[in-house]
Amino acid sequence: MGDLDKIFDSMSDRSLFKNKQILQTNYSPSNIPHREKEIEQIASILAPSLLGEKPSNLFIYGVTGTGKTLSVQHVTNELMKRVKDNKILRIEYINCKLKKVADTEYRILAELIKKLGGSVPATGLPTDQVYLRFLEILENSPEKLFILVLDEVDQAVKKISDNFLYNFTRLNSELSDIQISLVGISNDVRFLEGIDPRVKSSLSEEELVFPPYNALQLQEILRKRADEAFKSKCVSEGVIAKCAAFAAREHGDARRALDLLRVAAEIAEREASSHIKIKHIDNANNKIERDKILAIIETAPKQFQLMLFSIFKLIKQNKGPIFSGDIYNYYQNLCKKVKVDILTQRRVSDILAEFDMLGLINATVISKGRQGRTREIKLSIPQNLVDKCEEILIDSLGL
DNA sequence: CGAGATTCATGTGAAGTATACCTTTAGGCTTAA
DNA sequence: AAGCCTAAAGGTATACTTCACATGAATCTCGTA
Repeated sequence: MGDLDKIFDSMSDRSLFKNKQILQTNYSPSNIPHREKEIEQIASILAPSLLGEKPSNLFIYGVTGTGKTLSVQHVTNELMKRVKDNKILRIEYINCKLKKVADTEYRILAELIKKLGGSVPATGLPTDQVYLRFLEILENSPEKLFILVLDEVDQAVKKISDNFLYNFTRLNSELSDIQISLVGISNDVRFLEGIDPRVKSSLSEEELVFPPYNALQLQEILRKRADEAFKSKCVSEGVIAKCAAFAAREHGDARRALDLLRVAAEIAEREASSHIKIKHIDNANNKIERDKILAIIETAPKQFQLMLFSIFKLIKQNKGPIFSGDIYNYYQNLCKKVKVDILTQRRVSDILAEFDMLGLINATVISKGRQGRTREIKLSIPQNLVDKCEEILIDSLGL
């Protein structure tokens, strides 16, 4: 047993982290640098709720990792602190992007009802029934105000259609004892452009734009968190700057920067290094990318995997860009071999589009004159990953 | 020779189908008094 | 009579198909110089 003690002890000695939690993406710091102005604005917009008056609907944009969610949560937390058990106000937060949780109108409502203490089945009820149930629960709750935060609404609206937002904004007219305010958060800056003007005017009574952080601001954020998260003096010079630079290149995504730092530290730890060095950042960058891709490939449905396999094989064979028609042919043969139903070209086309969205491939529609039109497809995952990916596919497809 | 029409292989949108689940409802059966 | 089970009716979501039309540059056609 003494031996184990020694191992574990040396482990904790070696650990670079004082508090790893702080670098986790869901950590909410008590102070949010460079967002003071925005937080103040959100606060002043939502402040009437403390007096039981309905605040304006608010709409917030900004690209990923600009602190939108964090700021809103910060303000709502503060609000709830002020309210205490006064029961005039209720705030719920829903992330519309979470697959299988809240990415359809039905599911959002279901999730909402669950949070309010009710329950609905995962499927089956007519949507208007779900609305009714939701209204009923709201009416029976003691609060006078309900603030609904919809994170990543753009995703939901893209999938559903904008009239579900309209439904929400109209809900107030059916409620007598309680009022609803919406706070929408969107990553897509052009989100409101393609939206029904009625919804637009009612939803964005107030608007707020979160600009991306620049490299300097990112550095400051990182440094602050690093100070709390790590034991002292284990971050080498230039590491923070490099993290910030990486993330600044990805349109100022602070979340990305923090991930980078955390993974880099994990790598350094595993290597039993006493410092986080610059090379660890590079490794971390690769690892994050790599893990993301592998996860996608591993969990993809069978048909998707067959498609991917076809793409990989063809790319290897051809050494150049390949075309959707070729992929379809290869895929058909593959299906016959594995005894799987063949999907239509139409569907395959959509699947390819999804791969493009996921960033696995890069597809461009081109016209080859008399040879018709196709998608020209290039792989956009690093070469050194392809073999590993193929391995996974062979494994999970049982080839 | 060059402008305009053709053509090909596929992209893409809309609408429909199949499947898997869900609730509600009503009828028939069992159970216990 | 109350309680329980089951099947039917009526909904939703998802993955996919069918149908029909849109694309856009290489190639063909044909009038013209």
